[in-house]
Amino acid sequence: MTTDSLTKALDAAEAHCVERGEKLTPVRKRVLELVLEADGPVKAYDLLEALKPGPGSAKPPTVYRALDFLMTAGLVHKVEALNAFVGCSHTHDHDEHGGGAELFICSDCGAVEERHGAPLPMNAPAGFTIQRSVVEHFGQCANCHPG
Amino acid sequence: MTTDSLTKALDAAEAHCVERGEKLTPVRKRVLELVLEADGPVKAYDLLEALKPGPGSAKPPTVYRALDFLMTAGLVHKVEALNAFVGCSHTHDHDEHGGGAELFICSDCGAVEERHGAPLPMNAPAGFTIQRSVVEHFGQCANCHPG
DNA sequence: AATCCGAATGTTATAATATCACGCCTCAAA
DNA sequence: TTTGAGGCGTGATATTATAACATTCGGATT
Ligand SMILES: [Zn+2]
Ligand SMILES: [Zn+2]
Ligand SMILES: [Zn+2]
Ligand SMILES: [Zn+2]
Repeated sequence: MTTDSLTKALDAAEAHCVERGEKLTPVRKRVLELVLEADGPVKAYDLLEALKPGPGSAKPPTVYRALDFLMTAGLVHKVEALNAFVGCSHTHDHDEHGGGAELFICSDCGAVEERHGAPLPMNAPAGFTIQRSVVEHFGQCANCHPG
Repeated sequence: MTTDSLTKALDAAEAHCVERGEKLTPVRKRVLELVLEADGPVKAYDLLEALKPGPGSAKPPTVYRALDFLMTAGLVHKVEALNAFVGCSHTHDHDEHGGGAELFICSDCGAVEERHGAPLPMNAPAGFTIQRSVVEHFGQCANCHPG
């Protein structure tokens, strides 16, 4: 991600929060910036390290609170199978398509693609009502194919 | 799960391992039994507790080793979003359908249904090769609907 | 201005999840 | 008998996440 598009993404995120009546505070903005800067899914404790060049602040609750806020705001997603976090790459409402994002994660280079609208399976058990779906695919992206 | 069907499941699991040239040792069998007995997804440290009525054995590696074995053998699946484990409810090869199981987990009663047959996304990024998929749906099963 | 309130953050501690490293035992092949 | 691999016991440690309480800060109310 270029410096320029990063700035734009942060501005857009700030606007998104304001629309929702919430605040993208400095800590939250910094955490989002770190997530967006990262090449791939990023770990909470790596964020924690990155947050404390100064001696003081930055204990685990700081980063987990920021991540919770960003996830609720739809700006960041958790990769459950990795215990790691990725920046959201799009702007529309996540609930529009009946649930969660679908993530494609390259195990070689860490690239993450987010898709939506997953034609969610017609083979659900009878009468099962889906509230939340976790869909994560791991493999190789087009750039990382051996062949 | 009835005592009877539990016994049958354990016998089948043992046969499955033997076919693969592996051994369902007492520890592994006991862990599988505990997972199968549970009402829903079960945590590693709950298994650990259940394993040590006697003072001695049962440290974390014991249960994690058994779980790794059982997962590799396809007898148990991990629910990534819960850091918990469920018994596999079927016998055929998990790779037949192009990858992982699809889990439907009732947030109210813990019931887990496992389905297969690759809901596989037609909207994968171009050139992306999927090696492993994690698909977990959370919601209410037919028995737990308020309405 | 003074007060109050609630959200956000700081801070300490601890819980919950998972792995490493080493050594011993057993069983079977050579 | 020697040897080697797999399985397991054990102690320590790494990693991930939350609980609980104090403090700060900005805006609303008086
Ligand atoms: Zn998203
Ligand atoms: Zn790649
Ligand atoms: Zn299965
Ligand atoms: Zn239910």
